[in-house]
Amino acid sequence: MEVATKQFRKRNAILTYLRSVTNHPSAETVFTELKQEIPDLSMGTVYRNLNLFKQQGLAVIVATVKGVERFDGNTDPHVHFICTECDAVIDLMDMEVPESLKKIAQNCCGGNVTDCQLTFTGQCKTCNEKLIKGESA
Amino acid sequence: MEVATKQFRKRNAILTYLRSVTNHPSAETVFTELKQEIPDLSMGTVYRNLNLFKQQGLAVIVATVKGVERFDGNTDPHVHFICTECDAVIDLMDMEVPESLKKIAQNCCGGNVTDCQLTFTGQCKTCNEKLIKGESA
DNA sequence: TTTGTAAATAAGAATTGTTCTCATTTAGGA
DNA sequence: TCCTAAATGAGAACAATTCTTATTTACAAA
Repeated sequence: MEVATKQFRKRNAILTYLRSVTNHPSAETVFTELKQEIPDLSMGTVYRNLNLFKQQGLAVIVATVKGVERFDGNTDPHVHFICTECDAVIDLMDMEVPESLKKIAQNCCGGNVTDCQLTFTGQCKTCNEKLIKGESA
Repeated sequence: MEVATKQFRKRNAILTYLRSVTNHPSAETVFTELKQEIPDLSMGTVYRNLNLFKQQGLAVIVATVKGVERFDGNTDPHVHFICTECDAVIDLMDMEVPESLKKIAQNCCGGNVTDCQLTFTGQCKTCNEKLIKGESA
C-alpha cells in the first residue's frame, strides 16, 4: 500500500498536511511548515506533488491571491471568502451555489460546464475590527 | 478635462480599449493590440495604468488563468465562464448572485463583505465540439 | 519666451512564483 | 548483487509583474 512505503513519505506528508489545515496554504507555506519536520524537503517536491494532486483530483487551487496560488485538500465544492487585508482564504461552510444557477450557466455558455466557484471578498472579522479602531483613533 | 489632453493619450487609449472589448484581455493582449496604433507604447505603461484603473475602480481583475491576470473594464459585478481548453473568459449575462447568498456570506464571515465573484469552468461551445469530434474520430 | 515642476512614460533591470532539468537516491523485483 | 522505474534535491530557467531611472510632456509662473 502506498501509504506505508518510505518511497512516498514526502508525498504523503504533503497530502496529509494539506488535508489537516483549512487555511488554503500556498506552496511556500506548505514548504515552510513541512520543512520543520522534514529538513531535506525541497520546493520542487512540493510543487511537483501539489500539481500531481491537482491532476488526480486530490487537491484544487481555490484562488490566486496577489499572484500566489492557494491550495485546498478539500475538493468538495464550497464557498470561500478572501480578506483583502491579510490575504486569508476562509471557508464559508453551509453555502452552496444553487443548482438553478448552474443550469442557467450551462444554457448560457452552450458548452460543457464542469465546475463553479463562488468567492466573496472583503475584510475578515479581525482586520475589519482593526480598521474600525484605526479610523476612530 | 483629462480626456482632451495629450498627456493622457495612452492612459485613455488603454481604458477605451478595455471598455471596447468583452474578452477580458491580459496585460500582454492589451499591449499587443494597442501597440499597432501606438507604436511607442511600453508594457510598463500598460501595467501601470491597469493598476491605476484597479485602484480607481475603473477596472477589475476577473480571473487569473494559468498564471495570467485577466482584466475587465466592466466593473458591474457579473458572472464569468472560463474555458479550460482555449482560456477564453466569457461573460454570462443575465445572471446574478442572489442577495440571499450575499447576506449569508456576510453572516458567516463576521467581517465586511464588499464583493463577490461567481465563475464557472468547463469547455466553451467551440472547444467542446472539437473535443467531441476528436473522440468520435 | 524661458524656467520650474509634477505627472507620464520608455526601456530595461530586478523580482518573484512556478516549472524544468538532471544527477542522485530509493524501493523493490529479477 | 544488479537492474529499472519512480521520487527527489538542487539549482537553473522561465514568465508575469513590478521597480528604477532618465527622459518627455503639459502647463503654470516669471
